[in-house]
Amino acid sequence: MNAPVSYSHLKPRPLYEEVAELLRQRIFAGKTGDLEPGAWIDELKLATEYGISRTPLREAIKVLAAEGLVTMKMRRGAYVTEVNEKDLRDVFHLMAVLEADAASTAAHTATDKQLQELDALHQQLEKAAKDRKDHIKFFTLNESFHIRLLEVSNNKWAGQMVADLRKVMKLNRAQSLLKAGRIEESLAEHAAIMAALKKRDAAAAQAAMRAHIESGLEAAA
Amino acid sequence: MNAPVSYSHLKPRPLYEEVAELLRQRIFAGKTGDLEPGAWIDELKLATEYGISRTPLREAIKVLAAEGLVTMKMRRGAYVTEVNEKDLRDVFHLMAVLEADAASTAAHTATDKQLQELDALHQQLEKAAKDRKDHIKFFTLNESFHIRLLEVSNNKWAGQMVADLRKVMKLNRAQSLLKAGRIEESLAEHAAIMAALKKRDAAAAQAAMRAHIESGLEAAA
DNA sequence: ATTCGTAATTATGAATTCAAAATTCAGTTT
DNA sequence: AAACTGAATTTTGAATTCATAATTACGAAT
Repeated sequence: MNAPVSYSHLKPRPLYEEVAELLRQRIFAGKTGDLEPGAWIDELKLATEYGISRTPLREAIKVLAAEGLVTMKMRRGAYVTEVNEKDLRDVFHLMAVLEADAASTAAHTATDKQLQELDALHQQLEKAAKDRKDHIKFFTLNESFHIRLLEVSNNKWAGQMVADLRKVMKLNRAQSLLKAGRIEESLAEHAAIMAALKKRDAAAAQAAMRAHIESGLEAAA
Repeated sequence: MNAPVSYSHLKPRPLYEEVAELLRQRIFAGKTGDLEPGAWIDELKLATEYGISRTPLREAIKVLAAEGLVTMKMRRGAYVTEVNEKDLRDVFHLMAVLEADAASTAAHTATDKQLQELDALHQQLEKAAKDRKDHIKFFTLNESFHIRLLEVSNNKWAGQMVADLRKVMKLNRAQSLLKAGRIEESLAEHAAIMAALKKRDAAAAQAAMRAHIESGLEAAA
């Protein structure tokens, strides 16, 4: 019989992914930390800071570049991407198109169990909204709802794309997504989406999701 | 006055991008060359072959991984992505959704000059179709038409996404896209798209593009 | 002969080293 | 004082080296 050994040292994922996640956090922190949009990424400084070599750090930077979070300039290093007004509109528009399509698909293909799951998430959202506090929790749950719907629509490529778009979106004005007044509005829109899904009305679900995300843009811009 | 010097030695882009492009070609070659779907990517062999070190080669592989062309397995290296039937359907569906939306947008926003450009491409396509030979040319022009329309719709994020999807699509059955009979059908569909664009009818352009890409799936599957 | 265990080999992940380009800084000239 | 030149420094891009995990090969035991 084997003694109970710890497997925690078995790094579950490569260092560069670990580092990529750390960098993402710092980038999303925005003007709070360093690494605000437009900032130059000092490879040596960061590698030293994390106690690693430049190699995995550069690999992490390339991952972020593929996601659109950083922009590489030939022979001048990497910079945190700056998104302007139009970029933001374009990203929102694409999210609206992709998520609306996902909602439409889900209305057709979701199992009753999956709809119940989504409904449970929606309930939690309403609860979190009632307990005024905890904006973070509302934001997290909201994201879960959208991600779960994408999963239910069962197109991994769409899921990946929306995830990347969401990251770019977070580069700027992430906080305005849950401005005071928006919470009630957002809840009502979610309710409309859920209602359409339960009625298995694909067109309605699609329209409701589109409206939901587009009103999110208005709040952000 | 300066003498006319050659700037060709000024490498316009980094080595890892150069290598990424070479690898893409080999992957798209499919069963013709090595690097067919599912194949393990031998870093050492390829680096030696190209006369470079593993470092830029690994960077190139990470770029391809972000595009979905290769899949990384922890501690077991990189493999050329295998796409199954469902993956292919999902990718086509997304291309349909994204390009249809682009067509809809273009119907609203394209300048007359841009519509003329698209029409010129379409004319070239018809010409290439008449001169039976030259399937490659037809394929290239067809791609140009779609890419140009995306550019006209003026959403760089959508352009990037569709470009990535197109790469994944090319992993398998790329050739079936221009099977004999499909060429005439495809031309007629393009004509419908152009007609809708010229009439500035967004809904019709959207529907025509969706139908076009979905019939492309039928041909491929 | 098959299976289990261990040694040798191979390949990956990461650190280090090296070369070349870009930037900064100092010094000189106008 | 401003602008130009060229050396020193910094920083990127790439090669090489090193450590460890995974695979294979080999041999012993059942």
